[in-house]
Amino acid sequence: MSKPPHFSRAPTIGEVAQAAGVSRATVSRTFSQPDRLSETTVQRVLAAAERLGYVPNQTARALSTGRAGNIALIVPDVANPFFPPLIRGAQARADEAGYAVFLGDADETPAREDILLGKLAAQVEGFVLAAPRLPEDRLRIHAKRRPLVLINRDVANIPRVLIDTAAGVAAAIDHLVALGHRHIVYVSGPSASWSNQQRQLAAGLAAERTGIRLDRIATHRPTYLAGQECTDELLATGATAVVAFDDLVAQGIMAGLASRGTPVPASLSVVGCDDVLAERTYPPLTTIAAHCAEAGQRAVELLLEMLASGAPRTTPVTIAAELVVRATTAPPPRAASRRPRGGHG
Amino acid sequence: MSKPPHFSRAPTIGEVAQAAGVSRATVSRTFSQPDRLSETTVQRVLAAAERLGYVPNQTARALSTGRAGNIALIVPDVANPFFPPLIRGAQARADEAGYAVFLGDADETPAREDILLGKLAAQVEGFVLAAPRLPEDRLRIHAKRRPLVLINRDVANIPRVLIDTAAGVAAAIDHLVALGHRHIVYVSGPSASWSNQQRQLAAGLAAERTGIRLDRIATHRPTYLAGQECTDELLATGATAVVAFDDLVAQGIMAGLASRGTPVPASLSVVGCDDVLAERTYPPLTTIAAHCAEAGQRAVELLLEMLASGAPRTTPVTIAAELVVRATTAPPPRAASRRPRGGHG
DNA sequence: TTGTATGCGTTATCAT
DNA sequence: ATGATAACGCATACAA
Repeated sequence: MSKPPHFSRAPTIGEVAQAAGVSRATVSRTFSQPDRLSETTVQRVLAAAERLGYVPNQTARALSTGRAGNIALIVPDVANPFFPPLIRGAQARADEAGYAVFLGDADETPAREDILLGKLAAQVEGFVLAAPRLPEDRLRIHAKRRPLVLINRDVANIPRVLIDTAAGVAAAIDHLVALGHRHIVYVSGPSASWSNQQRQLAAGLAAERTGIRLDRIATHRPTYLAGQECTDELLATGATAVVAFDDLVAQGIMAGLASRGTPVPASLSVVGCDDVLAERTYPPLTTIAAHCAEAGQRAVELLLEMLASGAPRTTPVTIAAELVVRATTAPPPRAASRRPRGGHG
Repeated sequence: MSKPPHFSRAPTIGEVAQAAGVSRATVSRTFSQPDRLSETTVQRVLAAAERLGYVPNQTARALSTGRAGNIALIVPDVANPFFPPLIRGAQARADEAGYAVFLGDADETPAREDILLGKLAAQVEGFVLAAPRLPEDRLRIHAKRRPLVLINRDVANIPRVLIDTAAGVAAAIDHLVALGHRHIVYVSGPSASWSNQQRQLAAGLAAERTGIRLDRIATHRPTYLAGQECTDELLATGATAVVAFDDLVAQGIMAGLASRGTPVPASLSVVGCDDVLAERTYPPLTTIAAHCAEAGQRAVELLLEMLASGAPRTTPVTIAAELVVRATTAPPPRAASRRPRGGHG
């Protein structure tokens, strides 16, 4: 009850009612359903409200209706370049619909996702969880409480938008094979990540289908540093091309290669994923465009849909991710693993 | 009263009270002032809460106390690499203090800053505005309504944290001069930006002090592309070193130079600013560490301070930004006469 | 079309 | 140390 001092208390609905000579309900309706009221009373109430400087109290309204006009977006790490565009897309769409957005940074920690979900639940009409690491059962519990949309996490019956980078990875392998590569390395991301699982699987299948050799190098975390650090291991495989889990790792690999005097793409071809900083590398990185901004946008749209209909959409929304060929892929070096000589040499 | 269907209601304080065999007041105290309660009851209540999955309803709490428990952070562009670390820092600090944060993306538009300020005001105890472009008078109006902290905008009497990159820029010039450079270019950012004004001024003064020649190239917007596009103009000056407005521009310049076969730092030294992606470039970029995460953190601290004391702090908080020498600066090429025209000594 | 009465979940005041 | 209960400001069944 103790309001902050030094600031004049805002007028309440009651005071406006009294000033306008109507009931509080009428004042309430003036702001929520004016059409249910006579034109004259609406005007009278509005005038009184104006005079007193009345503005509906959002908090009280939220408590009463359960509708806060807010949504929450929770991401594992704001600073990971994958998320800012996604945040931006979500933000923009929410804003269009008149929603304000809470941003939660889970700090890559499932437990923190859980806490944020709990703390924000009351102030929010729904959630968008980007690449959550939370166990499926927890996810389901939260999804029961509040409308909830996942991004890049595939849990049956809970609304989700999935970026189909798998097809892009397959396309990347095909692209490399077409260039003449026969030995490729996939540098993986977190094994718990849905995205990584998809990409790794797709790479394996594509390799099998095209009959080339595919090695795999694991990174603990998908960072620039991790990419840099796996360079030696990568070179040791003797592969002529590498597909990295994401652009960040690819960028690290490129730096590692550069510092070892291995030219890209002359000696080694590099493919990234996500297209979040690919056009800012030198040479410009061949990558898979994940359209993260669109993902954020679509996720919010899904949420708005649920909010309106009350019914969750159980089939995933898929965003196609296509290969973008830039300047880090080329035919393998002549001397290297250029195996059976078909036609051209 | 009509809650959306299909979703389970969150447990209330009353249910926890019943489950724990205490009154609602006791449950309330368990979460707000546990020290006023006996250790045993606290544990008992906590256990019951845990079991039921109870989390205090912030909205109800806000209605009762008048304190929303939220703050808003407004940035010009989430996707600009300068801001994610700042957001992260702010977020973390707010979270520690039990505050949730709204994120507003103003889309580089002053008018949108104004709108966001207005829309969020009701749900928020205070604001942090990062690098706002809003006119000073508007800023003051909003600052009158709600506690408000600025980052990288110097308006008298309104609380602000300023990243002092000026000193860093001076240090950068000194560093280059010490290496033997006598002709440097400053590639500027938006003229309306406080940061750019500081840096440009500092560069000029340092050049004057050391008696070297300083040219200036203007970029419309501080982007990778802008940096890339000014490369020819840069080379045409005949300078042996360049200080860019920020890392993004510097990275663009490095790409532009690379594609023109100009080795860095052998032919041209490059210095960035902010240190937001400097260690991810190749070669690693010499830059000025702005400590943006700390800036976000300090800004929130300032805000919390105001919230607690009720009195705004009128003197700015300054964050020192120091030069970080990495691998893009070196002595100028021997035949330092890369001048297009002869003549200058 | 408008008024009455009640509930939303919590904190704070006053007791005990 | 703990309980009972009145606000907090608004929206909505239910009446009229």
